[in-house]
Amino acid sequence: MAKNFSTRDENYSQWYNDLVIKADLAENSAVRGCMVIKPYGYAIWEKMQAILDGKFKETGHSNAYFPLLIPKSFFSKEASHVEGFAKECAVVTHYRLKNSPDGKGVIVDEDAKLEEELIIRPTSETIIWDTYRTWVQSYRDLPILINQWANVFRWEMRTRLFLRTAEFLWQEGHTAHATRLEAIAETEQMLRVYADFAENYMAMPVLQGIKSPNERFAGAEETYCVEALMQDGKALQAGTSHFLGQNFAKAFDVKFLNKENKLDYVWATSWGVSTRLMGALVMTHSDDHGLVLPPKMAPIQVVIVPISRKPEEFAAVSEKALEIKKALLAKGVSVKFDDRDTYTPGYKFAEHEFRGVPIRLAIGPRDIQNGTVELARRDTMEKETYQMTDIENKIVHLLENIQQNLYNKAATFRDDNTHYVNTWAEFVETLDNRGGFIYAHWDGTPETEQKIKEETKATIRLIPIDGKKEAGKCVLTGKPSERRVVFARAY
RNA sequence: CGGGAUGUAGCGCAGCCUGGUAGCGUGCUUCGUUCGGGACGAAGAGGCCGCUGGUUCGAAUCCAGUCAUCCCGACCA
Repeated sequence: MAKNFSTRDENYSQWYNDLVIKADLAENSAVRGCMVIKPYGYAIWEKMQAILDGKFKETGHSNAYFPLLIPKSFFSKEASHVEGFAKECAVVTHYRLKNSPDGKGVIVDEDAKLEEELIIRPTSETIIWDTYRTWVQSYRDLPILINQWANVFRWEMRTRLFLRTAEFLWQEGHTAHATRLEAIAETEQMLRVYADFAENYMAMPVLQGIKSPNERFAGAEETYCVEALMQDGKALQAGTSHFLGQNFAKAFDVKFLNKENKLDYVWATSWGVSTRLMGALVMTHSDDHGLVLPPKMAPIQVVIVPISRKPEEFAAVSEKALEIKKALLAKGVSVKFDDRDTYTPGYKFAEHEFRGVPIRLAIGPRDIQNGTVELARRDTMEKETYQMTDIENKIVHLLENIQQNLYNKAATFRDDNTHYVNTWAEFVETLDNRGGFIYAHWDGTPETEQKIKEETKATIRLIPIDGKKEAGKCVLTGKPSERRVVFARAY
């Protein structure tokens, strides 16, 4: 198994040093559990943002922005929502500092205590629904289809780079609808958007389904999710879409007059993905040589490394490289000509490799003479000499090929690590020795789910959306079950 | 918050047991030779040894406290 697939294992420091620091992905900052996303890492996030944002617009959504600080009282309005987030909220209590009387630094000015504390948003449902109340009076005001790109903060007990940082970047969609069915359709539509993004852009196969009540979002009536399988056999929730019913509308009194002139509460959804996707990307494709980026996620798709000793050689190589670069740019391929004279070619090869650049071209005097170029693909690590003629079309084709290959590889891994088990012994054995997704019968009770979690650390990742009905017996209790659900140990 | 460990150069670490004023690898700077897979040599720069206090002629080293980080739990996108 690849050693560098993880954001933390015994090889974590290697990954951290080679990929995170050298590759400028991110590094821990002094702020507890937060991350500095360095330029290369942020470029990947920007790519994700651009694609997702385009899909949100295609499906009729607009972006907006709501405040970072939320009055504490907002949190007491939806009971289960509070319960879910109360324990991990950072609270603002004062609004001023003053010079310390002993002359050493500054202290909190107790005179500047806030009458009502403010909460740094762990998610924005409350402040958004409080705002929506004033926007909705008639069914003509619906639907409201809004997305927000923002940071949120959750005071997590334990953090992990990308997968669970205290502060993270995300998008949160919050929509309001006139009918239950319309809201459910929206919830399901956004789940499909996430699945499409994961599979067709991140080259990461996902399962789609709904969460068991235990795993449901605080305040939701139904939580849909996409789950991916990482290279160590653990599952990762990659995106969620919640049908909130009328819970938040009732809590925040968001009412409208419907076509029958009757007062009704609006139906709500919320959905989000976060910088956790960056962790998912790393952990799905990386290998012992570092990061592997699917072409559609790569800030740089092709890097050209010149090889030369003398200035006149560099001039010839450079001319050819720029020619190729221009042709590729015209095809919409992002290219970097790495003409730094401060590093040797070997160093550059290694560096672009652990940064995951899908295709590397090397051009030297030999190539100039032969009209060739050396091409190395990151996914297979294969090197081949290509004729220069029509190189841009060959590369465009190859990029598609690499994208597909990475997906296939991940899908094969996922399938190889998907197990159907029927007995408790098998269940435990599979978890301990093989990991992966386990399709098993469950009697449908939260108690059984809890017991399984306590004994094996495995949770129900999802109830498959397209799951076939199949009579069986619960893997723990032996009670009747009508369909298999997916268990796994998860991040 | 419970259990375990660790704080020494940008990064990774040794030194601590047995106190005497700090070292290795890598990285960084300069010069020269190199450049088709992380080049080599020489000369350099860089440290309130996490913080506070105590013991001592003298503390990275011993003692107490404190802060921070990491790992295992509870919590979680």
